[in-house]
Amino acid sequence: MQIDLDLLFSWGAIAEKYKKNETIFDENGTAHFYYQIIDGSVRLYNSNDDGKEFTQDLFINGDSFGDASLLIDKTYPSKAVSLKDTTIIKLTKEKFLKIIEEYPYLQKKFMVSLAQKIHAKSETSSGIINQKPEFRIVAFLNTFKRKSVTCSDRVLVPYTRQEIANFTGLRVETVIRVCTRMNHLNKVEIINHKLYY
Amino acid sequence: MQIDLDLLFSWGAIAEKYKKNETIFDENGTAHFYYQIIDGSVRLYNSNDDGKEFTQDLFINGDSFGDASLLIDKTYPSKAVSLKDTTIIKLTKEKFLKIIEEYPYLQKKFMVSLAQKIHAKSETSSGIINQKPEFRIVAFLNTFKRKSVTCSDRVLVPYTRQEIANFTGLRVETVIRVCTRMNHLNKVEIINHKLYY
DNA sequence: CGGTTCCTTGAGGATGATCAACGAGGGTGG
DNA sequence: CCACCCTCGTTGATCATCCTCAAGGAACCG
Repeated sequence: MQIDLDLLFSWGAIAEKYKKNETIFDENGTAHFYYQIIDGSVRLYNSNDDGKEFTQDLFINGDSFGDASLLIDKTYPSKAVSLKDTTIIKLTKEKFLKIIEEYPYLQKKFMVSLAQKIHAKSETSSGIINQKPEFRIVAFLNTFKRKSVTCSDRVLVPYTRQEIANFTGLRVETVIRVCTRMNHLNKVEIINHKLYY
Repeated sequence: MQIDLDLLFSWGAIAEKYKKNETIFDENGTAHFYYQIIDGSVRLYNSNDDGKEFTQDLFINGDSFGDASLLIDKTYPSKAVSLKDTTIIKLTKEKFLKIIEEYPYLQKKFMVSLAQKIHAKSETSSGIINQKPEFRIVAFLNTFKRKSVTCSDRVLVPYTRQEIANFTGLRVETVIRVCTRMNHLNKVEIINHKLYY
């Protein structure tokens, strides 16, 4: 989902700056705003008692996040934190609901973006269940690749091993071991500790 | 999502009967129809090479399924199979899209149902990642309980151990062992091999 | 009954998690 | 330029747990 900035501003939206690692909303918090990233990136994730984390989704410039929660009477299923210094435009729930009411083409766009998210999440679940760490990692690399520009040749994976671990629900050491194994099998390339896929 | 049957029929929808375990659509198939269950139940799931299965969702009377795929240019992320003899009403994709265009209240209802699905799937993912088998099983029992009527006392769980295993991505034996353990801890009850929660 | 499906148990093995330690790179301030 | 620190990557040893395989028992249904 992406709404034109001028439109958002004209409806009274305000931009807000977040430092790196700042919380935008918490798990189980109530949804009050529509959030759209102007610049930066945001991570939605859960963490459990052992400090293990699971990244639900990553968002970059132009993406909105947490918008599904605006439609239902449930609290946020996960936490949102900025990955780096980030500027986000916020619009109140009420105005957002009015906006999509007012502009059918936006409502349609919104619907499609929800449908896409369902699709993505279905694939994630089916990937996770597949158990094999390598499979999970490949699944992650593939989803992120779509967000990347390059098509030919290999792309630098802009995530630390820890981040990949958080995304796949694995442990750092496991990620490392699987990656080096995949390197030997030429499924990825590791040059100077940097991962290429 | 649920659309009035008369309305569906007036738009040329047709009811179709499926025997138990019949496939309604396949993973990676193209979405051509809106499906709504008149009577029976349907399971959406993935299976991997080892024959291991993961149930994405279960649907009963009045539920629609696979509708998110009608909005996007992607194939079905999972397979749909009837759990028992089931009657389903089908409407072509084109007519479905027209219907929700025509009736704003339906479009809104559809949007909300998509948002709910996202929420549910987010919770599933965060649950799965939690690793602990017991946690996964409890998560499953909770989601299914919502679909059940009883509130007071314990409810008979209408699923076989195998079905629970498929839903949680665990193995039958693991499910059995965890359940007996939970029985001792009084978290569930097993009477005559039947599971109550 | 006889067959089918589901439940149950045990033993053994595979694998990811955990713990502990170290190495490498990059940035900062003296 | 060097010393220091901090984050990230890497490795090995050990542990816990779920999976696998195999076998048998219980419930249900014609």
